[in-house]
Amino acid sequence: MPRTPTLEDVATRAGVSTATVSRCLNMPEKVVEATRQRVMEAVEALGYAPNFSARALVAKRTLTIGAVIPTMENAIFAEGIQAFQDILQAAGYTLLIASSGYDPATEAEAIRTLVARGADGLLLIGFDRDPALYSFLDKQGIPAVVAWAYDAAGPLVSVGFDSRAAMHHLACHAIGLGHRHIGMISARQSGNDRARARVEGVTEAMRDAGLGAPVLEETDYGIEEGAAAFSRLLDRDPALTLVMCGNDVLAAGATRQAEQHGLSVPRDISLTGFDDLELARLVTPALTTVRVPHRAMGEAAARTILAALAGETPSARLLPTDIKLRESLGPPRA
Amino acid sequence: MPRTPTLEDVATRAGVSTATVSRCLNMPEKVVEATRQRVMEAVEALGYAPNFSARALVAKRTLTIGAVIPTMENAIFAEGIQAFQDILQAAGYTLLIASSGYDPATEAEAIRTLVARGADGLLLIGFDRDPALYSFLDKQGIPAVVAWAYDAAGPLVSVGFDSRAAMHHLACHAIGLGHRHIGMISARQSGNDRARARVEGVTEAMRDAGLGAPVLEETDYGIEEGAAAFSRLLDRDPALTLVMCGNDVLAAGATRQAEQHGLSVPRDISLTGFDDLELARLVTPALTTVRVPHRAMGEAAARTILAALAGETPSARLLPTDIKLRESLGPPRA
DNA sequence: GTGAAAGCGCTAACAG
DNA sequence: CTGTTAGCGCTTTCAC
Repeated sequence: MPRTPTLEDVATRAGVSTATVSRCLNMPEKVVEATRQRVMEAVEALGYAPNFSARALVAKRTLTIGAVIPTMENAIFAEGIQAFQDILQAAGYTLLIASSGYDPATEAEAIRTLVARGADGLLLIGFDRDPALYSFLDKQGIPAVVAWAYDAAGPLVSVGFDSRAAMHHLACHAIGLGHRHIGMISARQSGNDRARARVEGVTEAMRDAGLGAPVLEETDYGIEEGAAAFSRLLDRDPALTLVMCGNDVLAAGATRQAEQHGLSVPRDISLTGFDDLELARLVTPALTTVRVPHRAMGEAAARTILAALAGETPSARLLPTDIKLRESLGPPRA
Repeated sequence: MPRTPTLEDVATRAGVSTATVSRCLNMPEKVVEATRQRVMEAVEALGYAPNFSARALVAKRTLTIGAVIPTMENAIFAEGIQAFQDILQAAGYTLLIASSGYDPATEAEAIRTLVARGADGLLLIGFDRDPALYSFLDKQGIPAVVAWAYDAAGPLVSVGFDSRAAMHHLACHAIGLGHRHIGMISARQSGNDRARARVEGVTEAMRDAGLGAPVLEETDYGIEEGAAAFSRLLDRDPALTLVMCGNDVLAAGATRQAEQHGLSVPRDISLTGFDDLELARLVTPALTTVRVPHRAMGEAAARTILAALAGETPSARLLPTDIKLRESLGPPRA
């Protein structure tokens, strides 16, 4: 098996020094045409590709940004991350993605892996994690930004939105419509500040209106999971006239399940989501939900991290959300 | 700004040599308890993380697998890739994902980047790419596997399914139902062998039945795109009784658009998809589609690449697809 | 059981 | 314009 070619192999074949080859590759204008030609031919012939590790070792930077997201199995993060990548790529950076499956230990390991791999910066989702990780990042001097959550006083700069306020707003609107028996399907709250904030938003709105807390079901992420949670909720309290879901995927599952139960949405029961994924307009009836500017968030997060890399001290950014009223929310049944 | 700590810093602080620290980290059993304790304390205190580049440089392997997928903005690849990652992770490998946006040049660059970063192996989607890339991979001696497509005689081992046969089968079924005026919405065929194979499957089935080629619209990936293509198709031929889509996302868009046109599916027009994403069961009416065993494919691809890394010579694997008959396909209108 | 020293492949002064 | 040389941080013989 032929060893993968090195700079030296190319140099030998082209009859020049390794420095010259290196120059051809990195600052082609500093080497004369004829030499460059010869070098490039050798590069081509040998199928040479520079060894990234060696380069990173000396250059002290990798032009790599790492991102640890809870899951890639759904659209919640996809759009924002894609936007994030687009900006980074234009700036010459490569994005490395790891997924944690919503597991703190896996996330911690992913962060350490990314750092060890020389990521120049990091994108994390939300603030909920072991403080030790923050001091680790601090010690490493690696700029990291949090997205999908906002906290001007958090341990890291953030670019996100206010889940609590948005959900509070939506819940108030529903209460204004006359809903009194409200249930909620939330993603697991442990280690997930967005999920918690959304439950809080609903709870506060209900308290403000003199109602008790919402009937709550927590579940893992997924359509099936949302459907199952919807059934459990109805078992616990058949009087529910509205089920608010922590995200559109859970709401899509709930929508499907309502149909299974022979319930018409919103006539028999109302449903709401969060995120405004394309999914929200695909299900029937279309979901009333909270629109999150995923694309803008991804871009802002990228610019923030690029700014930090450039030595600036970017500040947190709060992005606006707004409520998309569609068919799945109506007044309660008589 | 405090330099990020190195092995040497740890060694100094623990009062041992760098070799000992290295051993503590990699073969802890070869160093006496007391020393290890001291070293680990220093590691902890300094927040030391090994420099991956330096390690990779000497170890000649990175325990990293790269994957280049066309897009992460949708579910088509998400599930399979997640399964792929699960297996790799269990085997101690890290997955690096790059997306090409269905652009050959971007894909080529991503492949080179991944190789340069020292990926031990590569996962690629489909076979359609510049042959130069295959010889590049060959020269580099990097094991690569193709997924989402199958060709026992292809330039790389593959783990996939037969898009052409599956679509042929589905089209035959539809023709059996009485459909004669068939349209098709395909993803762009250029550089996409799956898309091409699906169009071929339909075309052959129609030819076998003595019908002409399907009325074809090509489009980019996306719900909106599928919706727009559906409208164009109807403009071109209002007699269409069936529109077969190259994937579920396009079909979901078509479904929504049919509704906009005041068409009832499948009474006025039938629709089919491909992939059997969760989406297929969420839209109304539920999509008749081709089920692809994404999870099994991801796992098989991971095992294949692991086998290649272990020096074996794995062979191509063809996975079965099957047709999911749901509500979106019915007999043609009278 | 632990230390000294030789590189891994590359870049970046510094000479020539 | 091109070559020489000194490391980057780590692992790994080979001695002690």
